[in-house]
Amino acid sequence: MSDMIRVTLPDGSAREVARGTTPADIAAAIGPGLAKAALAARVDGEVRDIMRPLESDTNLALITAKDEAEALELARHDFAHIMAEAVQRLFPGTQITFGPATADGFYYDFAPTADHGPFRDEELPLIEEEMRRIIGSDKPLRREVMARDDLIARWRDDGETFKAEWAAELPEGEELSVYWSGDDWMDMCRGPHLASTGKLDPQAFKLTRVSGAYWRGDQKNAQLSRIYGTAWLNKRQLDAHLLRLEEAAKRDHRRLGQELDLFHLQSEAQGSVFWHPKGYVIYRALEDYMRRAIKAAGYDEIKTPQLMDVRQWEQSGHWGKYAENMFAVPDIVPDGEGAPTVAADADWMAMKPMNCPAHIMVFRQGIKSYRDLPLRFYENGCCHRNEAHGALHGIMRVRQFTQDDAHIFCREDQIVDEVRAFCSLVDRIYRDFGFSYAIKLALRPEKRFGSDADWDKAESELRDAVTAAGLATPEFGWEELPGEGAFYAPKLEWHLTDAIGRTWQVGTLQSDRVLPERLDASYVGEDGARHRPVMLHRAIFGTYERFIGILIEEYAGRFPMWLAPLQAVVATITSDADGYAKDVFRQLDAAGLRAEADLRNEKINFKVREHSLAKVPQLLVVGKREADERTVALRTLGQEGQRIMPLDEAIAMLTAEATPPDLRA
RNA sequence: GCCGCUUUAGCUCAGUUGGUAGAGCACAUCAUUCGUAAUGAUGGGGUCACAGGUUCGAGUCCUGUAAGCGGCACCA
Repeated sequence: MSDMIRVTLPDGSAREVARGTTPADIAAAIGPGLAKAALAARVDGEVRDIMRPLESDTNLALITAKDEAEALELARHDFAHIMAEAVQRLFPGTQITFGPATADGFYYDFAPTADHGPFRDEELPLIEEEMRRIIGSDKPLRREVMARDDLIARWRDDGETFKAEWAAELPEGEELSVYWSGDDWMDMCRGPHLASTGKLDPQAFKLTRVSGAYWRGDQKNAQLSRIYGTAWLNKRQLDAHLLRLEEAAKRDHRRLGQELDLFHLQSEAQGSVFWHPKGYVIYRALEDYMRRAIKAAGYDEIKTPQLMDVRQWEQSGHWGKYAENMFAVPDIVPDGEGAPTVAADADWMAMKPMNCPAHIMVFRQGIKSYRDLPLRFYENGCCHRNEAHGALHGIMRVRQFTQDDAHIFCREDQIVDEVRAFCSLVDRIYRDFGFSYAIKLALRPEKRFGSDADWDKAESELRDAVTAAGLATPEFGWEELPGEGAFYAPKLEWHLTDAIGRTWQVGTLQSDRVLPERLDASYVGEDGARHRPVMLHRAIFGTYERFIGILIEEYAGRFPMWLAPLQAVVATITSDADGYAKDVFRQLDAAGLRAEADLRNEKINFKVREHSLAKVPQLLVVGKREADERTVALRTLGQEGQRIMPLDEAIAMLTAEATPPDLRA
């Protein structure tokens, strides 16, 4: 074995160096600038420590701050380690567990001592200060390989039970890497890391919040104390990030919902939306839009009961799995005065948490022939789910909601066509709203109904249909999620993103052979025998509540004309123009536009400001001049200045602009 | 449900070591008729989330409850 190895650099040049040379040595040989700038190395495609010796011929690329994605990932991971070290210094006895980099920073999960309990917000500045000390001391971060059993023993000695448990589950005989911070602190870690703590900018991070988190993500396990931080390469990036968060907060749907008087929530009906007139205009515009869409796609609209006997939910399997999250009411008649008492043998009804069983009941009426399929039932289905308190979130996650829900009953040979047609319908609709989306496939969960053979079929049908539609690509965030399907079917999920980057599932399609079986749906086939239809559950908005929440954030409250609660205001400059303003209003109203006339004795500056803040898309200002010439001064939200135009022309233009996207020529 | 934080006027928020509550906006009244992002004056408005406790005295300190917020878990 030669003592020399060949290292090929990205420009194609190669150099012979001694085995055991580090990427840092090579950077230094190239030049002092690079030696200083190099943070890590890409060795045959894998990101590694810059101090880790090269053992064989390789392709080598040096990573600097210019390789932002890689550099950020490294820095954030380092910050997580440094926080863990700081916490253990400040709070001896605290156990460490896991601490990965995240999309904008890092977190680390700790098991605090019983005396101390979970970390509190007020302790964060203390921890930050300690972290800055560690960064300031510029300690080397050194990789060491240990035998698994030695490491387990060491964790046990140190009282690190969580780390010991984790290491014990790794394959026996495996070599595990640990990273030392100087000589006094270490954590088990795959790496890579920067060469020393001083490579980090002490002003480029901020600890943001604490949270509970379950060990290994399981509610049955111990609850750990998680500390989140945001971290960047320098202070400028950090400040920019904090500013982005502030801007995002301004478009939060809860804030805009109140500012624009769209809806409210109150504790007497937690998780249920009170739609105000303006919010309900948006809601109805969406209903109208969706009705046009499903009619064109061959659906029939139905309406089914809010309450059904609990036995029906037992039959479908929902009661067994979701009883805790269902609202049930005793089916009793109060006798006389006072509060009714519920007898032990009372019958119970339950508010529907979903519409599918009821749709099967509609399907079951009469005898269906294979010629009737596919049969597509749509419902604006109002459902109730008693969600956990901590799950509620504005109007995005609520206890009462209305789904744009439909069930397609079809034959086996019709599934793929139906799925593909649905994919293209979803695509068209999200585009109408200006959304890009991610699409995922949630596969069979551990607890499920139905045979494995059926699950195999259902999963591959969905996968194949999406692949055939060209959507199973990184561009569409395509990903398969093992274990996340519904108990009766795998799910295609369409996800949209809110103002601060959280993603929400909206659209869904589930290919279900279980419920038709459990609730005994059948059709008569060509052969004269009874067959089970396959049932495709699907929604596009998901729920009206969530979709409107996302729309508010997407548009930052500046709705396109066709959705804007109030589309135009006619504002007078002086009372001389009142008569003309009323006439303009009447014509807008007659043209089907949602308009108001503002004849108040206020300065035009005041009116412009007020209606602009209310995000009214079009302001038609009229004074003496406009009244004489039958024109309007049209001021459009978000644009500078105004355009004087004849009234007829303005009305034609606004009417065109207020046309929903699906009705445009 | 779990962890942390928060709760004062319709909204946004001040309120010092415990001494009997304040601002801006909004609202009402009056004056102002004005050309594209705030006209002025006056006025009304609070069981300081709720329930206990400590204290001569609690918005302020303690305990409990509820709701909201950020996460975790859950999301048919």
